[in-house]
This record gives sequence, structure tokens and C-alpha cells, in this order.
Amino acid sequence: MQNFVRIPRDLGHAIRQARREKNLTQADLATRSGVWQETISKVEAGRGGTKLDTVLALLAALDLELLISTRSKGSTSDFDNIFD
Amino acid sequence: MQNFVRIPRDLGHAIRQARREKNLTQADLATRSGVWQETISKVEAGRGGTKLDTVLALLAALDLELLISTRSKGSTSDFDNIFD
DNA sequence: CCTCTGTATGATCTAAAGATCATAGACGCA
DNA sequence: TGCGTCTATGATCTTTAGATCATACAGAGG
Repeated sequence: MQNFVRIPRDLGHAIRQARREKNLTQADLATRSGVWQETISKVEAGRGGTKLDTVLALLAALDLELLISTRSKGSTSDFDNIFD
Repeated sequence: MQNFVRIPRDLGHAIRQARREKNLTQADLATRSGVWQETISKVEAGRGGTKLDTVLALLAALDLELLISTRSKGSTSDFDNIFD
């Protein structure tokens, strides 16, 4: 798995996808990340902004990592359900 | 180039590094990213938090991309100057 | 030493994120 | 139909990021 984050919405998709793959509810993720369910709802939907701290907390709780790389031409994106 | 972002400070290092490689001053980056020099100073130093919007604006201006990947064991990090 | 350029910092103000509570909607299932 | 679970939303309050201005500080070169 390797997804690009160009806009905040991408982040939301990746998080929702990973959370579901792990069969976690937003509430579960909330407890193990320290971020509130309501906030997770907004982040996943891409509603409003997010602080880096919050992003990192969520990703860590989902065993995901954030990477920075020099821009590459091939934009591999593997979201299944874009519209949910 | 491919760096991990575990804590906000990592982000700052990557940005500073990329900015210097492109021979840009903080003021230059400020104008082309729409983020203020003072803010860039804080971000690079890891002082205080940052919003995802700001992060994305800076990375875009530096031709860097943000990626999310499943946690891998090998933590390849290639920061040269960690202490500056 | 003085100046120039780049970076850090400090103060104030505005906007927005996140905590918190309460509740509404959606959906599956008995 | 009604219950239980999960997600969305709405309101309020606190905290903080970022804009903005002004200025200090550090280093290089003359």
C-alpha cells in the first residue's frame, strides 16, 4: 500500500480504508489514537482541516507511515471506494 | 529521496533540506507557497504545530510529495544535517 | 566596524481545530 | 417495528496556528 496525499481528502480516504481493513469503528480508532470520533468523522470526510499532530496520531494507530519523497511522475493510487 | 515523518520535526528537516537543495531562502519559499516566512521558520524548527494545508502548500512548492504507506520495518532516513 | 541578507522571535488579532456533550440518521437484524 | 451499532452533525468553549508587523540576531564580505 502506498497512496499519495495531494489534498486533505486523500488523507481521509487512506485512513478510512485502513481503518476498515482492520475492522475498527471510528470509536475504536478514537480510543487507540486519542482523537475523538467526531474529529475522525470530519477527517475521513475531508471536512475542514486537520493538524499534523492529529494526522500522525491517527496514522500511528493504524500502523501507517507518512513519507516525503521527491515528486515522481507515476502517480500510483489504489483507493478502491472513492465514493463513500 | 524518501523520508519518514514520525514527528513534526521530521517534516521540518525534510523541508529545510529540500529548500536548501533548491537554493531558496525562507522568504522565497514564502512567496511561492503562500506561507509566511515566520511560519516557515517555525515549521522547519519544529516549533509548535502545523496544519495539513500548510504542509501541503510547502511540499508542493518544493516539488515534494506526501505518501502514506503501511508500516515497513526498514526505516530509511537520509537526513544529512540533523542538528542545525 | 558597518551593511546586507537570511533567519528567529515577540506581540497582537483572527480564524479554525479539536474537545466535549448531545443527538440525529442510516442500516442491519431480530 | 423497534433495537443496537456506527457515523454524521450541531453547539459551545478552549487552544492554537497563521497572518501581520516590527525587530532582533547571526553570519559573510566589504
